[in-house]
Amino acid sequence: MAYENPEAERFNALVWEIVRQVPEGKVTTYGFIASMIPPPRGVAANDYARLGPRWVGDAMNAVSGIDEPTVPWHRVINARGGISLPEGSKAARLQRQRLEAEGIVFGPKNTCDLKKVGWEGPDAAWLEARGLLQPQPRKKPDENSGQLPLF
DNA sequence: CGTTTGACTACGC
DNA sequence: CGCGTAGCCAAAC
Repeated sequence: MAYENPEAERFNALVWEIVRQVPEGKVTTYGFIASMIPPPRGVAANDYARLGPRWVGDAMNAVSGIDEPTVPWHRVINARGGISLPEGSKAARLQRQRLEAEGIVFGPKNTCDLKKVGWEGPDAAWLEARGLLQPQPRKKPDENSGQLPLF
């Protein structure tokens, strides 16, 4: 939809390929996926940080009519751990139904715990073979503990 | 042809 | 910690 330019096709293809790697019972976020794809030519890194996730959402939307059976689109949710489809919509109910069928638990705010069910990403070799980047944690590292927070 | 809107996020209050 | 806002690109009105 949005982002119609010569690189759109490639971008969408990368998104779909990454989403295909998400295992059953795990979820990932739009921003997390975007962080693995290098910014297209002419897009500044700081702009891409905000544009990328939106484009990933657009790519998910495009799945509906193209590659629906092979792309587990339902495992892609927003950064808060919730479903981004219009609440009450048919698609939103389907997504939640599929996730719960895989064991994903939604709390009182209709969100799930990304620390628990968040996907850690493909291994380095898989990414490198496709010219992709290491997924970048959204939050800044905890300087005291020195641990990698992921989400 | 100007406006509105969207499967987003970061940031400020 | 919850809620509103800005920023950005295209497609749909």
